[in-house]
Amino acid sequence: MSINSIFIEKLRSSGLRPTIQRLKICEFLFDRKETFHFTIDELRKSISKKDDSKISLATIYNTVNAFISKGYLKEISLNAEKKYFDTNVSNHHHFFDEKTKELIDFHDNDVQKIKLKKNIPGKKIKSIEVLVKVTNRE
Amino acid sequence: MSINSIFIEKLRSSGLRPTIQRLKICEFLFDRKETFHFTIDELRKSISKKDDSKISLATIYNTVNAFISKGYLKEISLNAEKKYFDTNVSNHHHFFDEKTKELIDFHDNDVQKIKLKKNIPGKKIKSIEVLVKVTNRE
DNA sequence: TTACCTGCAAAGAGTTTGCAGGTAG
DNA sequence: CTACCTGCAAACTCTTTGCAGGTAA
Repeated sequence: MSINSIFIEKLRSSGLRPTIQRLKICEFLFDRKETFHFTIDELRKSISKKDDSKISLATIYNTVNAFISKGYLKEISLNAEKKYFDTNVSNHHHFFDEKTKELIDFHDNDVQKIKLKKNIPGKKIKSIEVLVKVTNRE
Repeated sequence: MSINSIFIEKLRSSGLRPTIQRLKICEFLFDRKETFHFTIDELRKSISKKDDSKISLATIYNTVNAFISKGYLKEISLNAEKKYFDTNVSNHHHFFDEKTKELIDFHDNDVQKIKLKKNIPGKKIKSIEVLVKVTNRE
């Protein structure tokens, strides 16, 4: 089974038609070993660099939003400058270099279990995520 | 010493002229017991509600940005929808209800010391913050 | 054939900025 | 008097949306 037919199946199974644009975006995002962090603009540039056919910005936005609502991507809680997305949709943590905008995953078990001593009555916890801001050593 | 002359001093000492607008914003933000979270729009609405003289939106943005660069306010790492600010500039953590947009502080010692088992060569840690997303119990 | 999708351009939301008139020191 | 500040409007950036033509099933 080719990588493409896996994506076709993935899209179909969630009610999304496997168009050329969506398949190209799937390949770009999901056909890799490491998880991938990106902004819309980085994604757009990278795709148009890879093969010079280009996908319109609106379609990229629409597709990323569709993938988020299907649970294939998630947005990272970072800052209000622009949206960052992550192909790793599990609960995990990030290092972020505010200067270089570099973003690095680290997994749930790279942090000692987080124990909250405070609770909020009437609220249920959905996720706990740690953001470690870093700079280059001098 | 009145609360106002404290703010006048605070502004002067950091090279900002104590204008009427800035003093009003100071009073609104810093003359309170609890730390305060806000968006620009909330701040604008609240101020114009309190006394019906209004401060222009540009001045509110400029003042908040000035206060951030002076270290009197900080931006909270949350999401890319809009900027959230915090009068508590120390390292601390937040609960965030994505539905109600409610934001609640919790302090460094409300969480068991966070121990990272992973490190990044060449990078120095500037801050470690935890974001706990919550929902209302059904 | 029909429902869905793409891509353009326009619209929206939030934020920043240029500039003329106003104010603190 | 001079440097700085305010407030307006315009500009900017990022994101969403309406719609006409195109495509998958």
